[in-house]
Amino acid sequence: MAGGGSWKLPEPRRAGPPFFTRSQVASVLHQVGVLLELQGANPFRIRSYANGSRMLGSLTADLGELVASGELIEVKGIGKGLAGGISQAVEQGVWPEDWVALHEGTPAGLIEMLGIPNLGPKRIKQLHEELGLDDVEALQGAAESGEIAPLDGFGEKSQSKILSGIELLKRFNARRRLDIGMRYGQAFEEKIAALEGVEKATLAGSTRRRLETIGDLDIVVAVEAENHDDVAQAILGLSGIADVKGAGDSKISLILDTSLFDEGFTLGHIDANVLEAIGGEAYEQLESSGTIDAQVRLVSPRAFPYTLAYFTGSKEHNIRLRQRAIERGLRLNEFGLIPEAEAGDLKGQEAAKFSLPAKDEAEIYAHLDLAWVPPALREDMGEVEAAEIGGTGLPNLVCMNSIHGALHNHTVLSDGQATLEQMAEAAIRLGWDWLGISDHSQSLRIANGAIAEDLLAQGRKISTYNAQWAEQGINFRLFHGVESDILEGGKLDYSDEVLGQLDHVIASVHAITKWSNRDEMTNTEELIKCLEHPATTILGHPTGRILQGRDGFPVDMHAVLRAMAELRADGQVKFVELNASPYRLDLDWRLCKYAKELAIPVSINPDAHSVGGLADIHYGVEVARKGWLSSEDVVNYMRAEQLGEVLN
DNA sequence: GCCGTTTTCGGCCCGACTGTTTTCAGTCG
Repeated sequence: MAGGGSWKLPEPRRAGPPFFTRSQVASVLHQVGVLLELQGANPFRIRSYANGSRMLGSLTADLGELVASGELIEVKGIGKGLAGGISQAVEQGVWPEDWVALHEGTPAGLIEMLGIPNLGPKRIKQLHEELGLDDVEALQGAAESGEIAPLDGFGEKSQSKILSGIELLKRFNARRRLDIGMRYGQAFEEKIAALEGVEKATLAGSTRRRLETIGDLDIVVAVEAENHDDVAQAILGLSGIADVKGAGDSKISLILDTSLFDEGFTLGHIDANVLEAIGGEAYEQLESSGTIDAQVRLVSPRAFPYTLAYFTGSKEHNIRLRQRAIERGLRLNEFGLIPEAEAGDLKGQEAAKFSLPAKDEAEIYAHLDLAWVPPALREDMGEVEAAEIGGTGLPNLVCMNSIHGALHNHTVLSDGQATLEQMAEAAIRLGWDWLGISDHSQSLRIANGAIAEDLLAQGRKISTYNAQWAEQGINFRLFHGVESDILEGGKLDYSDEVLGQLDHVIASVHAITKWSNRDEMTNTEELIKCLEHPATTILGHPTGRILQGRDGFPVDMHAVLRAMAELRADGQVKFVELNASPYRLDLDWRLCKYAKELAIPVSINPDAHSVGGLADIHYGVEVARKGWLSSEDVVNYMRAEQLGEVLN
């Protein structure tokens, strides 16, 4: 769930029902859940709001229709109470009183405090009630002047942990992007795996699940009991460790810094407007002196698959697996899968002696009558049902080998750093069959957008190269397109005559401020209007979000995708972009599955502004996998000939 | 607040670590 956004209840924007969209209601439920936590409400009641929000978020049916037909209550996780509140809001435009009271009665600063590590709702509540602390600034002041340590249940350590937690929150908003997590995680995993006595070391957690942002790193290490202490010592002696936060028998908590990278740490080229959104040069400074938290778990080789599965998560996926275990008279935890009848009252590792054996994760899933679920899919978004023996089956996920090219890339004609020739050579070196060139359009002055004349000249150059490659028997071709800004009223940036000469047109929103300040309905309608233009082939970075920088503009992406599906049914070529830049990863993976259901091909695009930028495609593939996409679902799998025919 | 082939009450996933305690609560994953 995106943080930072408004915690006000949305106002109804229309004259008649439905007054609110599905995404608005889902986000309100999430907020109510968090606010209830801060009130110290029943934890199970809190969970039902969180569940309700998640269920609504993954729902593809139209919420207005569900409410009108009374089917809302049929949705699993939505009972009488939630359905009543949701229906009232959707039909009458009025939020339930208790939800309003929660929003009005909770200072926004308390929500912000939840972002501080090791500080949860109970203690925030206590701090608020006993010291009257309303926001992070006040909390910091109180901690600095020593007012917190004397409180019941607090102490000197808690007080200083709060201060360092605040610092972390301010530095990184407490979460990091996937690319940062993968770089640190894979480097540390390799170092641990190379230690003597280590049987296996595997990166787990949200990084293994390829979530777009991650909290901290989890690394599970298999080691025999007799080597346990030596390995633990060896890990503590590795380079890259800035601080040791704690070390128990099974868990070591560390802070890593960039000295982990033997070859140094650089960010590479960042697109100018992206850089601006995440804090400009200050961000680059921050990241190069950055740190990341890591937990290392040492376990026996026998327990390793269970611990790996457990710490890969997600929490929701684990809960589903445990429920399946319970139905089968088994107890599932990080040590094993234990028959209740044999373990009796034994706990933890003692009980684990009775565990069913599993040499890898696949055997754990098999014990629960499931096929192995790829980590990226473990979000309780339908993967458990699909993995059931006799279920619909899990998708055969796309991989890097499926990629034969990508359509959205820039050159020096607009704001790219490499020439057309350099980009083509780089694509050939990657083993690609084709590459799409799509520089910025003329209105986007800040990115040196190309005037029609220059754009068409680029097209003639591309035709010449294509002819040469064909003559020489080289299996490579360029597609000539443009990334057209979406102008007022959903218009494209060139005349139809110019657009007609291009292979593909990527329509993207760049006037982010304007779109962010408009309501969801208007944005949705304008996007659809632009897509209805016959020349538009691809919707580029659909919401304009910059991870850790800014939220996307409000838009009902489900409705946009449905409109695209209808246009496709009429025979028009419409793809949706999954922008592979690790700063964007937009289309969100949660929507990829919906695009797939609607049979809209997803175009994974590095949006490369340099030769090196093409490599970002890798993050797009990871996220596409998370979104259930197989090779057949992505444009990049097509061979040049087939793509040429489709675009024609 | 949700749920039900133990169905309208009484459950709701489970364990480690930390810091505060003297048997445990809060937080995290």
